[in-house]
Amino acid sequence: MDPKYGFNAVERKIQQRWAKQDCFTVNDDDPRPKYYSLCMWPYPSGDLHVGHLRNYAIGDVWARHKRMLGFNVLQPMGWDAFGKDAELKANKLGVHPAKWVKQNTANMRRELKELGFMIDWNRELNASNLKYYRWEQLLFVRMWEQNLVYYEPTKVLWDKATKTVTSRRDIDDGKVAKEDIEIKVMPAYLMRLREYANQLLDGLTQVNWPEKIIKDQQYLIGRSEGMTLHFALVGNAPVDALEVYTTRPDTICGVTYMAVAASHPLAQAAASDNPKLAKFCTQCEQTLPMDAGNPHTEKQGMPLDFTVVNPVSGKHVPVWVADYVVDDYGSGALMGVPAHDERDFKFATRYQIPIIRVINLDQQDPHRPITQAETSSGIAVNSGELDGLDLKGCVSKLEEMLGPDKARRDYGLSLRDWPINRHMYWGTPIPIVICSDCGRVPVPEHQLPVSLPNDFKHGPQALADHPDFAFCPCPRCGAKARRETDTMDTFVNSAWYFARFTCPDNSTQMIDNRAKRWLPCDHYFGGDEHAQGHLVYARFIHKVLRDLGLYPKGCGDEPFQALLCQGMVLGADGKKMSKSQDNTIMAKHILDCYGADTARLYIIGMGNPKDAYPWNEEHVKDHAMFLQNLWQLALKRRDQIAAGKEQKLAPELQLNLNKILNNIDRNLRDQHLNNLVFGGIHSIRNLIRDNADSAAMQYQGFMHLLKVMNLICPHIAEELWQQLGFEGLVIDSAWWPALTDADLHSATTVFVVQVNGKRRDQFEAPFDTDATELLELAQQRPNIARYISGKQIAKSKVIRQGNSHGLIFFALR
RNA sequence: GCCGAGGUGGCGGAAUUGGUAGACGCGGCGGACUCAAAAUCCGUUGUUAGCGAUAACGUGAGGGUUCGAGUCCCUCUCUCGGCACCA
Repeated sequence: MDPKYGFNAVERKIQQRWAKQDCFTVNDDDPRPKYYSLCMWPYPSGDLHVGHLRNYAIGDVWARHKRMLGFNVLQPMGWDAFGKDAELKANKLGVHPAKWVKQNTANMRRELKELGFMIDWNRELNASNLKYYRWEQLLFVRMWEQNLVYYEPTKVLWDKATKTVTSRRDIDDGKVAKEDIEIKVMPAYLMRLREYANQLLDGLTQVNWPEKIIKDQQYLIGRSEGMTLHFALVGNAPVDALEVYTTRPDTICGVTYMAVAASHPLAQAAASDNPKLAKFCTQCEQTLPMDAGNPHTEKQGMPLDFTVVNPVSGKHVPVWVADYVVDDYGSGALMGVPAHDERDFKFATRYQIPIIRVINLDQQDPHRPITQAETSSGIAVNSGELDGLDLKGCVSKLEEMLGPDKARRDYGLSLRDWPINRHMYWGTPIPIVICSDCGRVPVPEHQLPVSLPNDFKHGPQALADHPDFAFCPCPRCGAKARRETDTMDTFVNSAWYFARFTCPDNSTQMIDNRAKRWLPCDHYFGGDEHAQGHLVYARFIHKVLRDLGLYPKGCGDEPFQALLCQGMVLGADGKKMSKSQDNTIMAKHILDCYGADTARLYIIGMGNPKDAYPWNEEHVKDHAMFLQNLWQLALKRRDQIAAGKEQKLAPELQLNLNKILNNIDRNLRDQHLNNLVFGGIHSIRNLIRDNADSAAMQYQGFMHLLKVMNLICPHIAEELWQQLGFEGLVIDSAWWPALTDADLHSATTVFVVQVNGKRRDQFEAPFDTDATELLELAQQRPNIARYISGKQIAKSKVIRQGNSHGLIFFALR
């Protein structure tokens, strides 16, 4: 054993051993119970940064622990290699994106291996590989046939500078300049997320996720309960009735105007012979989502020449076009109830529209003046037949009065269907052929895949201008036709990769029977910045795969049983790492300077996985030092360890060890992984260090210590395991059995004595000493007698906690 | 505005979910070893008073429930993260 610990030599040696013994390969038919532990696959940006390090270190602790508990653990890895960022970067460097991806994945794979993660590299996937994306095309075709994808003009944010569709996120992040954005209506391929909205909502009750993420998902889906109501139009309107959705049908008699979105047929009809109105409508439609969306901004509108009749009160109210009406929510129209809605109140105040209270709160005077929108629920007043009813009562009454044609229960969704096409080269080609006679024809399955041509040209016209790719015969009529030259969003790639990991090598089937063995994923790890969009898409596609029969039966309704969203690693300055701030830290830096084990020990010990922490290089050094010292300690105690194998640990040492082990188990259960380092590893080390005279302690201590260390810093753990004479590999050793009450039971119990809730004394006694005797003993103690003497005891009690703690309290009158 | 997380020593952070607040680590102070330094080891370290046993105070602020509150309830405040005209 080398007297000095050299992480380089140790880590290389151990990695070679793992490779030689094929430690990370996972067999589908292994008899042990399965455990599928998945970390989000990275975008191959070039180098792993410390955020990746954190994600995979956390996942690896979990996976290794499950393995030691006797599970057959699948932990795969792949590359989210398609997408705009890769295309832009490759274009800038003047190389083919495939080449760029290849270099980067090679580099990142090497770094991941150097970090010693327990990844089955036989299952590696790459989204930009034909072997992967061909199946995505099959999925698309099947979805098209089932009308789960459709083609329709949709509003997009168009970046004039790069001539691509962009996202709100990119604008918010500053990647795209706001001045370059315009709102364009472009045809899009949309996946029917809304069709699955209720399932996506229901599924959330089945998963073990952080409450926040569940709330976010619910909010994103945004289902509200309400009614759709018909208001008859009077005069020369192009249609008979205006349909609106409302969650407050009880306020129907408070309607003093109606408002429609600028793109609503009524507004468009009115604008056709009114240039001023037309201008206003265009202006509304060009408002960027981040400029709208603020409830505090002034609402703007223009009156139309239409009037509707309130179906309950019979009153006539005007129809306006207003900029705060969202065109793709409900019917793109709303009933304006200024008394009971904040936005309507603002609008009505601005345009001097009447405000009528129809809901009374707290039995106050219904005629008092209205100074602000009263949005709480209450009882209808001033509402004719609805008077005296609450919301629920109003719903029933309206159904009864107006009948299903004019009033029906309905719900609203804020979830939009998912536009999946991008005007880019670097993505999965959409398998559609556009024929002037047949329309959009899906590529027949036997003609799949549609390969991305090898010659790369950047930009939205890349494929459209490609002579070989862009044209082909129509699969239906054989006439000369054009291919769809948009490619798919990378979110599609990452919406099913977890399923393909179960059968990455199948060249004849998208997903085979092995999926049944592995799915659903037992635990999913990733950054919470991906928490909302990606999770909805992946959950949706999972359900689609199930419904289309592309899954074997029994893969579950939800793809991810448990979820951990880890916080960010911030720069040393406490700010979000970014290139512009020049505060990014690459995994390579820490790997080169301190080694994988130190890197992992630091990143796990950093703090609660859920929270964000700034980088602190000093702390990294502390951990490096810890491993150095531990190595020395092992060296010193090696002979004792051998001797201690057959010896029994003294009871109190055993108890101390058991307490730490129990703590470790609890922290693993609660995902407080940072406590494994200080409360776990350090504590066992201290026990070993401070009990040099106990050979049994040396043996037991190191054995357990190395098992915990295997989760976090596996190389040094593996090396010491062997050097200290333990059998086999630590990675294949078994975790300790769960500790029982008996294991944590001490011979003597410390009883703390409290008087009026303040700790005044403590003494030791056998755990099961009779309660009256304990009370007596406590009262006799001078320190307690001092407080109690001469006073009356109102209450006293003995509480035994756990197995080694007791509490005696006296409450004085 | 809405949703969520949080505020504990000089610092990172513990606290078995209502029961000895500050585990463990870093840093500080004192000591041993050393010509000296580094490393290592031992002791000490919330604040105040006291040689001391001990006492008072102490988990963002204020109130409440309780024999007992970092933990539960109410009010306020500050920080961070996410979402935002969804009728």
